[in-house]
Amino acid sequence: MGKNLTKRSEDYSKWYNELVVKADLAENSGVRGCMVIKPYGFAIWEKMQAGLDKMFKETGHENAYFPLFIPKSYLSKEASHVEGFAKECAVVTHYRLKNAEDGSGIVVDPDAKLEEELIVRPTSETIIWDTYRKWIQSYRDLPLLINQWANVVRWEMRTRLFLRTAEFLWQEGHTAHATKQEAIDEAELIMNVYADFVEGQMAVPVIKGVKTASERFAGAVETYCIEALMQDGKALQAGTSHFLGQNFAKAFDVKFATKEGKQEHVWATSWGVSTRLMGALVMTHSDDNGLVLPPKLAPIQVVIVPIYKGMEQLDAISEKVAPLVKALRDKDISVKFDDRDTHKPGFKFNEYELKGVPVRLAIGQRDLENGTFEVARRDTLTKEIVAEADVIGKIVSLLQEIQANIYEKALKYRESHITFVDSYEEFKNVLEEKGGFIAAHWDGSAETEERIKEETKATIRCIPINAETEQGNCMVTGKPSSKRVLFAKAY
RNA sequence: CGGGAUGUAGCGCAGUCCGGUAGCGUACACGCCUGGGGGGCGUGUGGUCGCAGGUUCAAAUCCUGUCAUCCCGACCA
Repeated sequence: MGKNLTKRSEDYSKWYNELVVKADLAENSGVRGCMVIKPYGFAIWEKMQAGLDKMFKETGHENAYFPLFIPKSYLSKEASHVEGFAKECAVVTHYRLKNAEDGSGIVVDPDAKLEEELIVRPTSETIIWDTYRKWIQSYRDLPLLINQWANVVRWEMRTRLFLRTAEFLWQEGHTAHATKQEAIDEAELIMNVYADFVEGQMAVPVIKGVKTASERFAGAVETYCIEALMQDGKALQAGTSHFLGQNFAKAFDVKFATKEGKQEHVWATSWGVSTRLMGALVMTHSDDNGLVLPPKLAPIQVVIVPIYKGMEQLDAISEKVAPLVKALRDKDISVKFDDRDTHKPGFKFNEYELKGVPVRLAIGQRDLENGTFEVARRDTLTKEIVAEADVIGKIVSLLQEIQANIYEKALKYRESHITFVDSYEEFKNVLEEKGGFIAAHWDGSAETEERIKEETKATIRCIPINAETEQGNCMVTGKPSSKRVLFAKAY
């Protein structure tokens, strides 16, 4: 089992890369830093999209689509925004190719230089706010609650499948509000939507918090985030929701008339989650045998593997399985009956384990005679024999159990990897020997934060929303602090 | 952009030092046997050895250049 997969304990990073490729989620492409998302991986992403999209709509948001290209001048309108993204932008400078005169192939036509270069969006605030200026005149036009599903490009130096790719898929919400409080409420609402989705559907526990000034989104006044912990003790930022203040409204001159007839700049938020969530999903639950998927997001929830000699036996099994498949589908459970004669049962067992299918049924001659199925669950790798009459009930309850169990398991791991420390020495020890989140006092200064990052590579992942007030002293400088913040090494 | 390495069959690699016309595993195709945890045997398909020059009777191998990728740094909502 899992013979061909590197073990997590040997090389976690290698395990992850191999798993993503071998489970058919994605692979590297001919384009540096860009991945191909394969059908199985994309099916999971589609389920995530569907779940999130529903939640966005339930909270009053609508989808729209804005251009891939952003005129260079737009990007520079919000000073800190451009500073944050300038170093990783792909730029379109020409619009035409031609045959090289020396016959060496196709070259960029120097005569087709763009007057103003176009940036391939690293995020869409600027193009969207340029548009919002035209859409918003009155308080009656607010709030404006828009989301888009899109791809963006950030020219990252070092990429990894799903976790950091040069091009990635995401959704980005961009909202405009009449008051500061309304915008803050929106940013917090979305943080909670994200947390509900990630915990409820992905079964990945997260910590809600706000970012420190230095970790904030370029152009934001406040960045809310959800942070997850991976099995190797490193943190992964799973989603962010930004309160943008009036920064973009001012940069793009988006004003509205209040009830009183005064002109005011609107208040903004933006928020996003990306295909990076796929990485979080893989790294949170999977094991040395392959993927472990939460039933709510598994493209195949139940697989049925026939065990037979000769076509007569397969026919008998197929006949037995057909009504079961239909009954499960009627309950909206996705089932695959794998009657391929080209692979043996043992091969299929391993394959579906690798791909993280939550529940596997096997049925052979023995079961036909006894009126049973062998039911195996992916999370615990245990099997049991279940009577035909009970099998549907068993599957339904197993799917719920697995969803709950993998969440509990991940939560337990995370809870046991939040360590409270009060000295810098202890901090370094825990960071090196145990990993995970470290809750410590910090004096609130960017200098101290920077120093810790340089010396230990750990960053402040967030100031937890629910952190209790507790008088203490910064572990580095000894200055007073009123609550603990969470440090970790991060992806 | 600095330091290191690698480009040979779809994938993973050997062969390079010491030049002689390309091999192993796997995958793929076909046949038979097999079938309750990645099966066995046999036959077969598939490669301008990253690219461009050069040396040589002869280059995967030696020389020069070039491109790409990976790793370590720097960088990174």
